[in-house]
Amino acid sequence: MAKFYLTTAIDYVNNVPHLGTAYEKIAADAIARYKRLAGFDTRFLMGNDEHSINVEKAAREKGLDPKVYCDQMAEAFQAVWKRLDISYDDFIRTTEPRHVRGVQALFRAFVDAGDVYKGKYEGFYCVGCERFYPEKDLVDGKCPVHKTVPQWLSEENHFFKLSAYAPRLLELYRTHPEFMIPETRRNEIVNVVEGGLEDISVSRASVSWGIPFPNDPGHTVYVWFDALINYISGLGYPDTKGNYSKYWPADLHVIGKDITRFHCIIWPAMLMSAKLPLPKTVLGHGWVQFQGEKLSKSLGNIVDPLEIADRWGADALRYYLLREVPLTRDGDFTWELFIDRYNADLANDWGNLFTRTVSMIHRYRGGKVAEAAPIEGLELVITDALRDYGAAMERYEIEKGIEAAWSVIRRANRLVEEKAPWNLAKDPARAAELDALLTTLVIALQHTALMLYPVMPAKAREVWETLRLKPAMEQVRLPREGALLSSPAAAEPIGASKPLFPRIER
RNA sequence: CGCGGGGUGGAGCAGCCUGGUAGCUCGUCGGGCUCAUAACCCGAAGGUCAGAGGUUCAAAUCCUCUCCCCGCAACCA
Repeated sequence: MAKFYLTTAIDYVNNVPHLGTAYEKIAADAIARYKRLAGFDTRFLMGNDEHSINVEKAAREKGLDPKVYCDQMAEAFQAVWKRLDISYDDFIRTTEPRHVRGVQALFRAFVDAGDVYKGKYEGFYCVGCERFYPEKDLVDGKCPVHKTVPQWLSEENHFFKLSAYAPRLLELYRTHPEFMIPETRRNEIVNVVEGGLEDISVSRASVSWGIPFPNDPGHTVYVWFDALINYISGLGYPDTKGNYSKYWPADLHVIGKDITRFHCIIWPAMLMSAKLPLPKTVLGHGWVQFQGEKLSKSLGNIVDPLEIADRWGADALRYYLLREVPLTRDGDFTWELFIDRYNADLANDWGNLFTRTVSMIHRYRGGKVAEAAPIEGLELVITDALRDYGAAMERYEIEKGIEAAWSVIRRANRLVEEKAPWNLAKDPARAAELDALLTTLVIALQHTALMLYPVMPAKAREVWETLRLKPAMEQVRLPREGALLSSPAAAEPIGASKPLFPRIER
């Protein structure tokens, strides 16, 4: 069985997840669920990034030991992901022994490759920002943020020979255009690398909350080097048996567009140094704004995704984000648009198709779905939709996959008007026609539930179970091209009709 | 010349790579239906595709220039 390994970025734990963080996980989850439907042996890794001075600081501000603080945050994060139905298979924390072991093993590989050397790291350091500034970024010799004179710091550090990998990286981008999507971000990275790479400092003497640097206990591993390695330590690296051999290299890293440089330059260079296979694709997604403004702490508009999920359901939030915000672009969340989409698409289209169908089967047929072939070319509509859906999802164009499912929903709703079952029901001679129509509607619902399961797992399951479809939702696989799922006819009566998405009155 | 994204009927978008009668959703207006969550279905109005020039038999689509909006350099996916 073909495998598919995907990851999201691991999250810094200085704040609880907000809408943007949730967007990334929801998108990755939809892809993971789609891959499972498509029959891949799928592994989906997420996690938390727990080192760095910022985390230590956040912990101290709360008067907590960093480890205790990270434990609490790990619980908080996972509670949010569970609530949003994120189906990760594993959750890695960078303070776990398995990760520390992986990081140290990989560093030994860098050393063996001759890519690590000791050098001097010096520059203007702003105490307020806790970071170095290049001279050109200073304003009148002062920190642009704190307007204070930075101190000249000089620190003995370990460096990684990133510069040596520029030619091989460019070769990678050239021969594997799919390594970085979307294309615009790929071009950006190519420009950066063509402009030349500098070696980077990979240890810190001043940071204690981190992974001890191999053979130099006075230093800790620079947090980015630490973080990236989660993608393989989460598979058990350096153990090359088990999950690592089964799933590495990753098929997809889903990350935010701000960290593409780490994933498309540094990460492959690290793997090249250690002579490990490279990930297939890095997808740098855009931002979700809220009411037209960037989510930011300073603007105070950090949106808690749970607020939306608690009011209208995780599936509605998932649908909105995946439908409205293509992975390749920035998008916006507004309450107005959310309510519009919810009512128009979920309540009126899909939800209504569901309730009217279930209700008619009860009213006209005592709840029994008859054995019948789909009518009026609906079979063709569905197989076309499945084909478009698969093609879109393979390209991670989830909004287009959703669109494909809607082509079936719209056609089915129209079919009800055309066939006027309320008239067929009055004429016993046309009983077969009515059966054919009702079964066709169930077939349409069956396939839309299938296609929408990655986007709205809970609601898809509700449709599935109400219609008494077999096998269980989680066991279903996409039918091969041109084929439909098995007949929805069942001996037992279907469940009661109840609104799938109650309308939001405004 | 810092980098990048974008400007398409009232709103939000697709189409642009691989030129050939401008498409979708919402909204508005008119009609139909009654199974359904006042939901569904049909029809209509509404666009000089930011502007100018160029290439071409033909440009929203390719090229050049101009204008405007928005991100990134400051926590943040």
